Amino acid sequence: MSEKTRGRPRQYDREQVLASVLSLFSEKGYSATSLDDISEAMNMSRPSIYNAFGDKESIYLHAMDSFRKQMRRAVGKYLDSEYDLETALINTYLSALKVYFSSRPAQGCFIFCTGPAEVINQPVIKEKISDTLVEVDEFFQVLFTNAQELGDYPKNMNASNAGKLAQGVLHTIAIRARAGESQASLKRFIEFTVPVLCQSGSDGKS
Amino acid sequence: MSEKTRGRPRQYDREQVLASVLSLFSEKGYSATSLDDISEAMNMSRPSIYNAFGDKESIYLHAMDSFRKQMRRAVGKYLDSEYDLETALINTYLSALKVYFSSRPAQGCFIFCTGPAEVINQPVIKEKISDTLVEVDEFFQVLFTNAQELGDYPKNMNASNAGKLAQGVLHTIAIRARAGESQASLKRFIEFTVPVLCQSGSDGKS
DNA sequence: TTAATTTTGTACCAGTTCGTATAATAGTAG
DNA sequence: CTACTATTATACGAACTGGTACAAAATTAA
Repeated sequence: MSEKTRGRPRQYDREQVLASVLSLFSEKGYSATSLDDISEAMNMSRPSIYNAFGDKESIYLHAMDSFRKQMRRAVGKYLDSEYDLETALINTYLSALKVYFSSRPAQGCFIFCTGPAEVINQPVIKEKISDTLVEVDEFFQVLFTNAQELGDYPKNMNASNAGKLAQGVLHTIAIRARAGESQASLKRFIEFTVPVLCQSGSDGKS
Repeated sequence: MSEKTRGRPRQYDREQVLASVLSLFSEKGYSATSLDDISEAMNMSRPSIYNAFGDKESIYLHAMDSFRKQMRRAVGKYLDSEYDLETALINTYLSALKVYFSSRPAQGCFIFCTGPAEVINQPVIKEKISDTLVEVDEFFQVLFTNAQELGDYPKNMNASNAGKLAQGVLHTIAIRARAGESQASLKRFIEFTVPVLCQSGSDGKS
């Protein structure tokens, strides 16, 4: 790794400062976060930040990418066909919940809780959010099409829309977590919801 | 109406300027909107605004109330029992969609697209959002319990969680509209989703 | 008219905003 | 050592921020 490059060596770790700024943006949102805040959180001077990540919008976009990576690491494995549909969905939601509640107070999904506010006047952020929606839709769609092939989900159902609904559950959980709803309550909600999504009969215990 | 009051008469119409500032906040979000923006949109001087609505946070809260009123007017009628569950749900979602797409570009739900970003550092906004979640949950819950009494929805299902899922559909539609997804696409999504929510068999045409 | 009351318009404040010009620093290459 | 390169630190500036003091304006009450 440690390739020798010319010039003064960096004093910051890229992943680490990205995690810091992600946490900061997640708390305050894009517009309410100042470069002074960012500078302090990253422990980097303003020019260094600009040199490394560009302007404020660009820093935010990097934070979005960082968050997406984090989520992929958390739920990517449920694409493996060793999990049946219900298990994959439940595990995905519970993993997301863990991220959404990973700081106090719970901050929900960084992207879908802080991003949409900026969308109208920041086309690049809009693009990135739209891109994220597509990726997550496809993630869930794969779960449903796989299940269809295994006979675990009706073949006459539209897997694309099923995937969108499944992501919708993620959105509402994210918002509710950030608004103060308890993790226990959201777990009960997930247990109710997954069978509905799977069309696996009206069990409806909870 | 026109009660004679002492002092210089107002030059603004309360509902009208609230509509203006709602539109403004909906576009830019809370933090990115300045008092100068607000002053221009309302066509009122800063001191007049402060006198009428209080500080910036308070103006935002008034805008939230205004939006909630608008939504109640749009969908309140579907609580009447003359509508069956599926019809009530579909109509509710389509009415919401109309609001979400009422300006170009579509801005989705003012509250759930611009509010969550501010929640962590603005307890009053958090409270108001939480309050809105409860109200909308209860709206949908009533639809499901009414349907249960009429035999249109399985009695062993938890109407409270069903209502939460139904609101979740609203959240994802709001975000997607703001991110640029087309109204037609979201209508197809709604047509797919409502039967799933209603547990009314895997029809699954679309 | 005169006093009282309410809204409006001007002007201002101290603090903050994002971004950058400039120079110092710390390393490699020859 | 000297040149070269990349990062860091200091400091600044012009624009904007939310909020308010003050006085002028427009009405009612007496």
